Amino acid sequence: MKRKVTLKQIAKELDVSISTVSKALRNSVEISDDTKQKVQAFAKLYNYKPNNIALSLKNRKTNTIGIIIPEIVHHFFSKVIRGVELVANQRGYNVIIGLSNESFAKEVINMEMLANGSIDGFIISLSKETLQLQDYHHFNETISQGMPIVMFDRVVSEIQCDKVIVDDFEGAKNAVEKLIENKCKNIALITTKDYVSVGRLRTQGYLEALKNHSLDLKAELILKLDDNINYEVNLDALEKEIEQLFKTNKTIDGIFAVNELYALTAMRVARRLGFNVPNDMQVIGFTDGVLSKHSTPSLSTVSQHAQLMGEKAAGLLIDKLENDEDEESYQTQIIASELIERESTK
Amino acid sequence: MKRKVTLKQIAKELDVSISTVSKALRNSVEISDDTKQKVQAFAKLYNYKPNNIALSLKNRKTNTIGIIIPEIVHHFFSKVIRGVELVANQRGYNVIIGLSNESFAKEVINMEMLANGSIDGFIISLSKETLQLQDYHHFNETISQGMPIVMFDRVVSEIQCDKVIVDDFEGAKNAVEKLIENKCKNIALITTKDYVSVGRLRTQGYLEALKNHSLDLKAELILKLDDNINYEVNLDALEKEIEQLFKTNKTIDGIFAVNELYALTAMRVARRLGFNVPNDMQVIGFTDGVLSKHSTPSLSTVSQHAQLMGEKAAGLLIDKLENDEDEESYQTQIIASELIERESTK
DNA sequence: TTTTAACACGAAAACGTTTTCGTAGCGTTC
DNA sequence: GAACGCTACGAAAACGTTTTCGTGTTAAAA
Repeated sequence: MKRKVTLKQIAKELDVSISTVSKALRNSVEISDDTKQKVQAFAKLYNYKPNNIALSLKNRKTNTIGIIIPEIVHHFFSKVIRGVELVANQRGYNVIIGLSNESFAKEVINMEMLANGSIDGFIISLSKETLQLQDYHHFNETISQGMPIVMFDRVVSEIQCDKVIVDDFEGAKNAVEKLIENKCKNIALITTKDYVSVGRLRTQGYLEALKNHSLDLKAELILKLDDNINYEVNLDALEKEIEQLFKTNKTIDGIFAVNELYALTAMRVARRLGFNVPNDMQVIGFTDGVLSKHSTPSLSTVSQHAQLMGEKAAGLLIDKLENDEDEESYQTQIIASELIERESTK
Repeated sequence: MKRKVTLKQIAKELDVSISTVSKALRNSVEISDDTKQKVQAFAKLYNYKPNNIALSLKNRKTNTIGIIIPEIVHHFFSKVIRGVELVANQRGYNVIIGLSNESFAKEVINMEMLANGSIDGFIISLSKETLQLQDYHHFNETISQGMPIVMFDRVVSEIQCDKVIVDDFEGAKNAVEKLIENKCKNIALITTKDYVSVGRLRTQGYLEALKNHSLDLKAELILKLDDNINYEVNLDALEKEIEQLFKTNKTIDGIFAVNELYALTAMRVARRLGFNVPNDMQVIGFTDGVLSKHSTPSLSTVSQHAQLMGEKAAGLLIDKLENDEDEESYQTQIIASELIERESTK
């Protein structure tokens, strides 16, 4: 087992100074061709590679970015990571991940762990708990120490930083307008309670579409679910809620749901109750997930372009890191969503 | 913008030496209570946290582990990451990710990038291309430099290191035996060509089950697909292949597929051709994916316990990192798979 | 022959820690 | 009053780099 070779060892072996070795390897004009060749040959032979940690310490720059997300087993977030990794790698950065698991405490701990020199900047999507508590001190502290943050998807207007978001409002509006065009008269909304920003914006989009087409808002057609319940493991409960909605509102002929699980479950329940999708009832979800494509019938959705969000976020962060002139200007990039029509709409 | 405070700054401010500050913060007996209190109060006030990079350099230990996987937008791999992150965090480690994107070159580059001091050890699942080329020099080099590797799922016997695998052979055998118990007489196998180890093992499990029950092996019931084609974006091609299989073998009444996409597609094609699942045809897949649970009918699968694999892999790696006595003993942990029966089997 | 300039290299500082070792100052002991 | 032993602290090295600056040697210029 041969440990990695260092400049010091090369210097000793060749009987020159460390400085000479360092310069020779970087092809400095200060060093004679003879010495350069000797050193470079030796370095190659022993497969010398500079130690990243030492470089980081010297340069006060780690070339690593940290990404903090609530959950990784999730199509949206894993696609974002892929985008971040793609751009980061292209530009010579590594990516270190932290999972908040939707917990405020874990988010804070993760950030503190990474903020002490391990990384140059953060890419973050806030945990649900953070959004509920509205406690953002950890972001302010990080930023005030000169470490840039880029937020994506679940962002918050109270913090001044670069942001990348999808046009939740427009996306939802377009989806609902599509349903209206398709002759739906009674469009239900399945959404979350208000504290998560994306749920709120999508709900607003729904309302706006109704208003634009002079349709009455019927409160009984809006089902607000508690996002703290993990319906993924508790599917029955979700089905019951939706079944209830259908049974008390027999005229529903269209559904807009703010995520994949709600939309898919709604479709399944509807079919079980004897509705034909899309003839009796049309359904649109909001997601980048993989279930929509493979369900029967396949589900029309508003696509969020998750990977693109990751790419943009990484680009913004690295731009900021590499522009010395730290102008205090922050931008919010909006990624256009896209309505993907599949079999669940006409 | 106040940069992070260092020992040197505290020392200067309080007019003591750096050593004194360091010792005071670590509650050394060498330092008087007076001084300790003074230093600790000051450090708290300015929120002093030791710089991780400096610590890493000094201790020659980064407390970071690298995970290299072929793809992150994939339920199996993202669940593994979750497991790795869980254990790593519990034991005080960070996780840095590298995506090989199924490319040999990217796998090598990623490893070289991280091996130069950034991490203490690797957790890896090999790219398809690496498996095909059978070029493992980068693993040997890494290991010979004293950096431990743990391989999971896609492993290779040529490399001496800790490994975590699922019992592909047993899992497949059990699945096929389940079909046999359920009175299937003509069980088709949908698998990949041989170079990916997991596909080969699952195929062997299929064969073994047939043999155990004295069923004839019919070569025409085995469909070997080229795993290099991305059927996810080229679903039609996949459907055609499977349709062909069904049409030339009208007696098929059971299907075992080595991954989720194949199983799901087979089920969809079968239904389109008029088969009733599970009455006319029963289907079992091999996956931890999310599609199986939500498909109609829901798909019976062999679960791989991906998160557990990640946890075990991280545990093995950290154990090795923290046992100074580097005994050259490697273990291979086998995670038991589990047959999850859903609607696609009787 | 002396001065100057170019060349080739080395010493040392710096990044931020921890830790070993040395020592100044003081009180105790005989 | 000398020898000794504590107590409380500081200097310095080390981790592996890069870079600035200083300097000895040689060849060219005066």
